[in-house]
Amino acid sequence: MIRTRFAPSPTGFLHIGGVRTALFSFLYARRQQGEFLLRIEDTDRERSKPEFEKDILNALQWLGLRWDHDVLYQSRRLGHYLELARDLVGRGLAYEEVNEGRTAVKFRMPKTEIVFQDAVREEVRFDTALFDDLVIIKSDGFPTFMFACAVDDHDMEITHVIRGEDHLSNTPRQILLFQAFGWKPPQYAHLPLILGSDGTPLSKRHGAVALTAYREESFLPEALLNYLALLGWSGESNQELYRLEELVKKFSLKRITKSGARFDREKLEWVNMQHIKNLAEPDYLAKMTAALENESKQFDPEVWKRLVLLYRPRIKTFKDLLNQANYCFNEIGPYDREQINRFFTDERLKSCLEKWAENAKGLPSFGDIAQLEAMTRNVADDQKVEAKILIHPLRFALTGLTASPGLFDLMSVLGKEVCLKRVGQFLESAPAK
RNA sequence: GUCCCCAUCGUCUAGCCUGGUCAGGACACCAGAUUUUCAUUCUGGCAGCACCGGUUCAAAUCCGGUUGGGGACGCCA
Repeated sequence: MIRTRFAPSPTGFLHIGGVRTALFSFLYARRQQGEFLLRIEDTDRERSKPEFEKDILNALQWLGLRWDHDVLYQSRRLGHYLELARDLVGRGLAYEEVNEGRTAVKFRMPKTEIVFQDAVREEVRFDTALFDDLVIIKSDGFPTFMFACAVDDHDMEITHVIRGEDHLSNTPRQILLFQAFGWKPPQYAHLPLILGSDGTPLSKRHGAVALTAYREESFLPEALLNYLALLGWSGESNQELYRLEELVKKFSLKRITKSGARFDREKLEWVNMQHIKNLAEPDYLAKMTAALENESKQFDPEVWKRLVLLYRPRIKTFKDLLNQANYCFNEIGPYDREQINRFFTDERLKSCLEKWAENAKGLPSFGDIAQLEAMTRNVADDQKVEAKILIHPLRFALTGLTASPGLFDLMSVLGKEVCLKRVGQFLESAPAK
């Protein structure tokens, strides 16, 4: 059976690169009906922190990358590593070295050539004569990454190690360790690195690198996974939008790219927008409401639903609604002077708006969109102006913006009271004659 | 510095293995259509095989080199 693993060290929050590594390992295991295991590499006593471990586990769960079996913690297997290290020492393949009174165990580097088939890069070869002896047990009694990783990949019966290209030159050393124990090394697949938008290694200065940042921004987990899958992998068709189950069906190691890929937030946003549009309506409503829990409470459920549906084709993320429809959640500030003056250069506008307000007051409510439209168009007709002469200033009066969803839908969301108030304020802001 | 990996539109990529199809798709951008505006949607457009040499009737594709980018050289992982 195929077995893959994701083996993060809890020395930082789960980042974008880690998510993709986990994703590819998950996809391959699921595709082959194998198992995807999780191992926490907490052998750095100084830097490992429980909150990071918690973050990683939470993040994987949120993403829907479920692992099989129990999580393996390296810090709980210290005795085992020590035992294996002693075995190597006993066979003369490793030795103890005392440095400033502290004893570490080092692996004697065999001088040979290591050739292995990487699933992504094909044949890779290293001359190990260029490598130094390797510390396998640190003087604090903890194993090094190199040692614990090899031992656990064997013990967990991992068949495919899928990890970042930054581990490529660790691989020959780990293969040597496998050989020292007479174990069969797993297959390796080294993924290209994810770079920042400028092509340099991804770091904080490129913006958000922690997964939680995207979660907080209300990106959909499936969209994130979809986008990340596209960074270094492509299917056989031109399809670019995938649900997780589809990725599982179509994933293959052979179609992984060799070169580093730049993270492009704009495309991520586009993918997220597509996923939002593909959500079933009740699902969309539920997720949107959960993402904007506090804001949604300020609205009548029916009105909230109308608002949220209005913005469905326009938002890049759920929380994007807050930016785009700010006028629904907050008072609008003073109107832009220049814009106001432009609208009121048309002499007829003032009387039109006054007439509109008068008619609007007569309406029992703003619940009927068709009625609002008819009423507004009638006012324009009566005043002998084109409808847009009235519509554009009304939009601006109600939103403070020159672009928005349909004006009449919007009126019904804001409600009679708010609309009349804002139109009143707008009229008061009109330049004096 | 030493070793390893990589190189197609601005970006993500297909094509390369098994040379010969106008180098295909997507994001972004531009234009048009639709719309009360914007967004969505639809249509069209711009734009690329890093460079040099070799093999061949023929090279994005095979080989070598150059340049460029990345990674690794920790008692970090």
